[in-house]
Amino acid sequence: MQKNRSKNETKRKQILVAATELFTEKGYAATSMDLIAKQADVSKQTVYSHFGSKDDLFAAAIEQKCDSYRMLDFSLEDFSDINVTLLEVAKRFFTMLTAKETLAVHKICAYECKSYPQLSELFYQAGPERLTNEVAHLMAMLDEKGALSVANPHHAAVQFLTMLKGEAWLRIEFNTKKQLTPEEIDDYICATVAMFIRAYAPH
Amino acid sequence: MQKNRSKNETKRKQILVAATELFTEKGYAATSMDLIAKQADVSKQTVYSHFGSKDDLFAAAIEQKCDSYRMLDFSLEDFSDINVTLLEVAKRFFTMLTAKETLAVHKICAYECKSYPQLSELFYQAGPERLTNEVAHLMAMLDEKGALSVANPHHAAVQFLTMLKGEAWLRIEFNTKKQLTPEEIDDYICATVAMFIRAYAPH
DNA sequence: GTCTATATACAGATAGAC
DNA sequence: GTCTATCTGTATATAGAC
Repeated sequence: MQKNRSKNETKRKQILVAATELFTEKGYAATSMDLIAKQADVSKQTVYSHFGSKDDLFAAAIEQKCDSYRMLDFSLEDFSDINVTLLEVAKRFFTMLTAKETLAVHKICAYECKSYPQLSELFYQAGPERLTNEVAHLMAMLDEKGALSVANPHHAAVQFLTMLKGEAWLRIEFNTKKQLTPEEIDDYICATVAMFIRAYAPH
Repeated sequence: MQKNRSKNETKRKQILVAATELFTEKGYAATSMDLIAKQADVSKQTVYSHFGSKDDLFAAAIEQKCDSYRMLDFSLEDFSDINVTLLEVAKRFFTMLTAKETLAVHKICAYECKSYPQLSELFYQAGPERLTNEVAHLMAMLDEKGALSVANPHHAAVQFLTMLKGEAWLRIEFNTKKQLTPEEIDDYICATVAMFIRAYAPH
């Protein structure tokens, strides 16, 4: 029985991995159950016996991805130099944001938010909301230490994070022919951190 | 012949209107040619004789939408008060950005950018790129007049526009249950314009 | 040029053997 | 629990009458 159970879990995992990859890569409609079964190296019936329907499998795949975002930790230790601190946060944020996988989940949640409101809600909470709260917390701390003068930490966090996306993120989102070079991106991020610090410099 | 031609154009337009509405509303895959024909009040064969295939009709619909964005004009006349000027630009931008239709085209272009790269490119140029250039031009002018001190107008424009999207836009994009009230949005926009002016205040 | 009717393909989901 | 084979609906696209 334990052996069967183990085998079940293995196949279930294979299916989930294949489904996640295909859904995020090709989208919901363009991904067929046949293809998922083939890629997971199981029969289609096995897919159905594990997940019931295409809708349920889709939900399971995206939910799992959202859960994985909860693990990410942006907490810092070093607060001696505000410029260094914010630059580090900015770069971590940008790297995470532009990861191929993150972008794919972002897109599919935004696109399917009418059909699957619970999924987009989940993504929003695990991604943007959680991050904003973390950064708002950081802003409040910097205000308390006198490193910055932030009357509204939440506003500041939103401003900081949205600005960082910048042109680079938009170009990736729309897959434009021209893409920014790492140097251009770095320039922009540095300039933006500096601009943010100027705006919230203590009096 | 002129009469026939006229009739053609009328039906063609009906089809295009119906297709645009359905594609942007329901997405590419979920929109069937039968439904388009029904909503346009013509037969399916008429749809095909006018547009050849679903792909071509989709491209025609989105291209037309992108073209319509080129018409939008953000130019201003009054530059006496920098705060008033930027606030006006900010509000116009935000209103346009969160219009249901704009958002729908944005989403579908981002989602289908792998299958239809020419469409997302078109949208990017007609939307984000054009707007950024206009605002960059404005920033350069404000710098020249001494109202602001902007070393890099393009960076400043990107920062200004991306910041304005803020939490409100993300919540609309993901259709979260909680949405920001007009008052909250107004607060954020005012605070953000003020923050921007602080960051680029002349020495 | 426009319609009704049809061909063809493929998707999601199920039946039944092992 | 897993497989092969099949059912059923629906989508794109086309044929042929008017």
